Amino acid sequence: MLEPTVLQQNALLGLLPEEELKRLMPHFEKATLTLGQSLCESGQQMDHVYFPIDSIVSLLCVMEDGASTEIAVVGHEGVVGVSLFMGGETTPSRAIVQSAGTAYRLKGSLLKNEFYRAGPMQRLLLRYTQALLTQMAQTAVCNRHHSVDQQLCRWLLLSLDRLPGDKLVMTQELIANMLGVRREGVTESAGKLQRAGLISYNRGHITVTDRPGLEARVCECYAVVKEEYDRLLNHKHVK
Amino acid sequence: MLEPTVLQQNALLGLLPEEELKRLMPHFEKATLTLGQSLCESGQQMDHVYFPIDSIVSLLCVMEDGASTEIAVVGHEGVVGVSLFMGGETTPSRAIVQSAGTAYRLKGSLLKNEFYRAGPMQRLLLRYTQALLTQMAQTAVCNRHHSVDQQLCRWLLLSLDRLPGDKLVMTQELIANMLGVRREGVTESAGKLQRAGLISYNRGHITVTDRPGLEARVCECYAVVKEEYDRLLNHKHVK
DNA sequence: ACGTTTATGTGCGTTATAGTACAGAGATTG
DNA sequence: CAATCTCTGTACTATAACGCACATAAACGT
Repeated sequence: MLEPTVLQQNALLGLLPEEELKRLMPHFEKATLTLGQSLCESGQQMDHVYFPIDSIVSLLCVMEDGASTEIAVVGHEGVVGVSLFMGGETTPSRAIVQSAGTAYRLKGSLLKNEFYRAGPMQRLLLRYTQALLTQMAQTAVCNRHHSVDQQLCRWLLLSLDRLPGDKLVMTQELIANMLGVRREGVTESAGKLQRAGLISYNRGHITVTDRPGLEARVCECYAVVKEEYDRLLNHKHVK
Repeated sequence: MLEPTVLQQNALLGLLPEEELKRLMPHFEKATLTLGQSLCESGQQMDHVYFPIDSIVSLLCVMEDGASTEIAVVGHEGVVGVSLFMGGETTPSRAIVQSAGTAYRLKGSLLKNEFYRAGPMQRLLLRYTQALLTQMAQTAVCNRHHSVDQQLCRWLLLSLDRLPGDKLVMTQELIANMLGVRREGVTESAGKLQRAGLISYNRGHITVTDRPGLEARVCECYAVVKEEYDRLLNHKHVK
């Protein structure tokens, strides 16, 4: 039996009062997420919601011709499966594991019951959903107005914020899928960053060596999203 | 004193049981929205939520350099001000009246109380918010992968769906602001549509003369959004 | 150790859109 | 009616990203 406090490894759950965690504890189970695993296909109903610990999940919008774009990224600060409690049951987007790791998961039906108690969990999930809205909106603008270079910086920083350490396991091909650009474009941009000494790249392994340098290059979109998450998801509001 | 049924001019309110409408009726007031009017500046708290009747409101994401992109459009099928009940109070996006008309509005504090009754209104607003999420996600992909031509078609159809008749009052300059592209780009694309006999353009007045033709040219993004709205916002789910 | 697969680097020509400049047509105002 | 302003059309260059082809190199399987 797990201690309720382990759930706090997910920062969102960490914002819940301990008595709530204690009550929910028996219903959580730990899940191992592998790279590329799909937690939700377009239009399919999820049977669990996932609270990542050390994994990252990308929400992708996939089109008929197979082209895709990441619309949001979820790590230990969030939860995958908002459509379950929002009432729609399904979404047209896909949820793909972008960085392998673990997550706590909860049966969808249980989460819905919990949500409709209209207590701290509901308030928390709604706030999180609003943060997600902001991330999507900013992604839309960024896609429109910013260069691949800038978007790559944003993507690296957003991913880094959701992981321990300064390493990512991710090929340029996959990054290109996330950003919805050509693989060659990512190669070029990553090359620039590498030559500038900001990252070091090695066949699917990226190490960020100069984070302040990345932050100096990134477009404002990164800060907008980060600040909105900070504003919406802090103890003051939830407890 | 207004009859409760007039509220049903807004399709979202029209999904509420009549007894709910009757109860809320006294708190609604009619507001006139003028072209270009701002209902919400970035980061500012709204004091009302707006349920448009025959007006359209654009949600814009504005960047530091003034460049902007529409992330969603709200008409008689929706409501402006989701951040109020989501718990964030503010959003980083702006809400601008894109087509003049009227709306029913409700004080934010009242809506919040109503929301926390956890009744039909809450379920309805949450479903609507999920539809909004879909619209934003699809906008992000569309910005990434589709041409100005296609996006203009999408924009025209989305606007048309939210208005009575087949006319829009809108300059190319404003459309360009919404799409986040150059005015000249819109001129070119609109010229193509005009030469193809799909629309007729006249100094800020657009008439759609061949809607099926537009639908044949538009990218899939339009249908995805429309179908998700239809799926999420119908009587079956709410009552 | 070898061939195969996977990941990255690079060099084209092509295209869509940005940026800029300006002309003309319709509306508006004095 | 004249002057002005707003909206639309068009032309040109510049550039970012695409699509494609292919080279190189590291990892992997047998």
